[in-house]
Amino acid sequence: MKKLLLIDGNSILNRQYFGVRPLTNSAGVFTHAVYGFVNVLLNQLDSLSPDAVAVAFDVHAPTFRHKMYDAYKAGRHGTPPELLMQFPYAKQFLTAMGIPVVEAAGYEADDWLGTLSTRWEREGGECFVLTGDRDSLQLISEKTTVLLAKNNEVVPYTPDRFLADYGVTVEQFVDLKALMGDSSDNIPGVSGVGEKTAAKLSSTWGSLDGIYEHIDEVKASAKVLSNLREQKEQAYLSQELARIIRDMPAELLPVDLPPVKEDRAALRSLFAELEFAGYIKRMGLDADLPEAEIAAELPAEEIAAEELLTAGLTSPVGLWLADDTLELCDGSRRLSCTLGEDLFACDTLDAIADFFQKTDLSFAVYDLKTLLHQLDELLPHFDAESFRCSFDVLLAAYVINSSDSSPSLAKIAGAHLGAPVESAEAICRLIAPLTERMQADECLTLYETMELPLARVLYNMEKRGFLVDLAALKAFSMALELAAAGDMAEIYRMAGREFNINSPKQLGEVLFDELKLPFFQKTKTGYSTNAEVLEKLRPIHPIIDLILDYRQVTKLRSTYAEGLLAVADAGGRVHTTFKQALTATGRLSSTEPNLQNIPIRTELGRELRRAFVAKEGYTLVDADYSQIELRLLAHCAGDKTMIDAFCSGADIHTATASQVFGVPMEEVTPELRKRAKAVNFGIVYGISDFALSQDLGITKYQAGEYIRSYKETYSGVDAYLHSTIEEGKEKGFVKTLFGRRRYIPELTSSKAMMRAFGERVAMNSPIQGSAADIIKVAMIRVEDALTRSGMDARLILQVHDELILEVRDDCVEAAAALLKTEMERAFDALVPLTAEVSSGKTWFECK
DNA sequence: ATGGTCACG
DNA sequence: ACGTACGTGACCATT
Repeated sequence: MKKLLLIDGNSILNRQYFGVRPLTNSAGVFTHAVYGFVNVLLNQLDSLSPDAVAVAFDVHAPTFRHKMYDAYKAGRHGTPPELLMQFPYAKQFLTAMGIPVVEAAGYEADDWLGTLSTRWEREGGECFVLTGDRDSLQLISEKTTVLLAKNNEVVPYTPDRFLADYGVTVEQFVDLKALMGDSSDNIPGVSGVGEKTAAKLSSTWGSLDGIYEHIDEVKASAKVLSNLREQKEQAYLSQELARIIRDMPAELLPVDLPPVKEDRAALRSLFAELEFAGYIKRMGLDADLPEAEIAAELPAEEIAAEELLTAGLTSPVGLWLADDTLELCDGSRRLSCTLGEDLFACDTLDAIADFFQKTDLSFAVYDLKTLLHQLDELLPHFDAESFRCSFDVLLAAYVINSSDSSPSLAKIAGAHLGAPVESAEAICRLIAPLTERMQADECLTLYETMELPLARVLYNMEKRGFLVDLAALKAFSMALELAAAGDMAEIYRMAGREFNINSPKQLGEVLFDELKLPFFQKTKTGYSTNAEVLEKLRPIHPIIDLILDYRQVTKLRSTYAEGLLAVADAGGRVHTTFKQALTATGRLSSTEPNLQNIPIRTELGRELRRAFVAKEGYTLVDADYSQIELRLLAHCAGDKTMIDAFCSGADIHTATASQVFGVPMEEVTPELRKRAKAVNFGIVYGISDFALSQDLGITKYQAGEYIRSYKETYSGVDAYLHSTIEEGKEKGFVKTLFGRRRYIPELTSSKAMMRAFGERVAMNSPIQGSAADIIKVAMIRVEDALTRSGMDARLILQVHDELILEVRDDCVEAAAALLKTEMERAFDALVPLTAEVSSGKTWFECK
C-alpha cells in the first residue's frame, strides 16, 4: 500500500519554535524552529519511507492577517516575528527537498490535510498526518494515522488509541467539540457543557443528531438541558467550525504528489546559511561534493619537502596538517606535500623541520596550539617559538561568536565563505572575511592582543605539565579503597542486602522503598539521591552517613587519584589540555585531566593537593585574584558605595553585611557575613529570591528582602544590571570590558523561564567574561616578564582566577613579586585588583 | 548517548 | 502556574 505523509507546516513550526531552545545563525536570524522542523521531518522520512509527502500551510484572507498582526502588536497571542522570519526558510528547505508545499488563500493547513488524506484513502493508499494540533485527530481512520508531535516525541494515533484516550470514537470527535467548544479556536459550543458532559452525551447518543433526536430522553442537569435546547443552532454551528474541510475544490489540488527528490546543492547552501552543520553531516551533503567544487579555485600541486623553501610562497600561508599530508596555500597556489606513511621517512621530516626553521614566511592556521603540539611531536628539534603565526581561524571564529564551541574548519568555511573549501585554501580565504567581521564587531584587538598570543602561552603550559607524586597518589588511592570497602560492608549490612551503591536507581529503591525513608525530591527517572537530599536524611538513619562518605571516597579515588595516575607521563607529569575556544563566556576549560576542579573544599579532598608538587629544587608559587568578579562588578557599575568598600581595603562580605543589614562593621557576626556573601555571589550569577532562599535556608520572602535592601545599598549595581539586560535585548548580545561578545537569543523568548535565564546570563557574562579576559592578559604578561627576567620560573596552570608557577628555589621571592605585580597591573580598574600570593613545595601548602 | 552526581571557580 | 542562581568536566549507570 502506498504511503502518504502529510504535514501541518504551521503547527509543526509553531511547536518547534516554542519547544526548541532559541538559536540564531551568526547573522542574527533565528533558526531554531526550522532546525526542529527539519529534524522531525527527516525523522519521519527515515521511519516511514513514504511514497509521497506534502506540507500544508495556512493562508488567511488578507483582512484576517491584518487582524492577526494587530493582535500581536496589542500584546495578545499571535505569531511572533522571530517565528515569522523562519517560515521562508522552512519553505526553502521543502523546495530543496522536492516536497510540494500546498497553500491557498482562505484555507488552513488542516483543510489540506483533510482533503488530501481523503483523496489518498479513496485511491487505496495509507496516510500519515504529522501535526501538533489535536483538532486534526478527527482525520484518524483505519487507513490514516495521525502522528501527534509533542515536545520531544511523536505519538501515533490510531482509532484504538484515540478511543482509549478520549472515551469516544473518532467519528464522535467533532460532536464532542460542537458541545464543549474550544476557546482557542473561537468555537462557542454549548454553555455549561465541558469535557465530561460532552463525552457522556456523545457516547450515550452516538452523535449530535442522536442527542437532538432524543432530546426528551437525555439525562442531564436542568441547566444543561435548557442550554442544549436553546443553543441548538449554536451547537450545529460549532460542529461546522470544528469539522475539517475534506472537499476543497479540485482545481486547487495538485495533480499528483511526486516522490521526494532532494536538490543536494540547494540543501547544502541553505544549511550553510542557517549554519546547520549537523544536518550537512547527517545528510552527507559534503561527502558527495564534486572534487572541483571542494577545491574550487586552485589546483593542487604536489611538491617535495625539499622544495618548500624555494617554492616562492608569499605570506601569509594557509597551513593544514592532515594525517600524512602538509597542505599550504598562499592565495595563488595550493601545494600538497606528502609526509609518507613510513614513520622512518626521516628525510622528509628533516626537510620539513628545516623548512620551518629557515623560512621567513608567516602562517595562517586552524588551531595554533594543537598544530604546535603536532609539529613538535612530528618533527625533530621543532622550535615553537620561531614558528610565525599571523592568523588562527579557530580563535577568530571563537571571538566572533563563542556560542558554537570549537567549530570545525568546514563549519567556519561554510558560515563565512558560503561553501566548504579545501582546507589550506579555506584557511587562506577566511583571513579577510574574519578580519573584517572582527573589525566591524570591535573585537579585532581582543583577538590580536589576547587570544592569539595566549595560544602560545597555553601551548607552553600544556607542554610543561604539572608534576605529581605518583607514590603519594597510589597510597592515597589505596587508603580510599580501604575506606570505601569498609563503608560498603556496613551499608550492605544496614540495607540487609547487597546492591550497587553507585546506581542512583538501586540506591533509591533501597532507601525509599525498602528502608521507607521519606523522600523530598524526584528526578525524571526516579528518586533523587543527591547530597542535598541525603543531608536532610542524615538524622533519620545511620546508613546515610556511610553513603555520603562512600560517595566522597569513591569520587576521590576514581576521578582524581586513579584518574591522574592514568594520564601521568613517564616522568610523572600530567599535561592538561586547555580548551581555548569552548566556553560561552571566554573562560578556559581544562580536560584530560581537568586540573581546574581539583578538590579543596573538604579536608579529605584537599589532601589530594599534596600530590601536586614542584620538582626537586623547585617551589610552586601560586597567586589568586581576590574577589575579582565582585571588584569588576563595582568597576562596571561605577557604584560609589561598593567602590569605596573595596578601596578602603575592608572585607567585602563584612562591609556588605554592615551596609545591607544596617549594623556597624565590628558587629557583623559570622552568620551575617555568610548571608551577605551568599547575596554577593547571587548578584554576580543573576539573583533570584528563590535560589537565595534555598542557599541560605531562609524563606523566599526574607531572601527577597535581602535583595531589595542590597539593591538599595548598591543602587549603582542595580541600575547597571538593568541596563545590561536592556542592552542585551536591544542588540542581541552583551560584551565584556575587552569587547568579547556573547549572543543571548533567550532574551527575546516568549517563554518566561527562558527569558529569565537569558537575563541571568546577561547579568553574569560581562562580569565572568571580563575576569576571564583579565587573567588572560595577566598570563601573557607573566609569561613574557618571566622569560625576559631570565628567571627559572614558568607558568604551569591557570584555574580561572589563579595562576601557578614552578620556580627554582633561588628565585621564589622575585617570581612571586613579579607574578603579583603583573596580575594586579593587567587591568586598571576603579578598584584595586589585588592578587594574593603563596608558595610551597606542594599545591596543598599554597593557601 | 543521556542523566545523575559531584568536583572546581 | 512554574521552576530558578553563572561557567565548566569526569565518572558511573542506564538506555
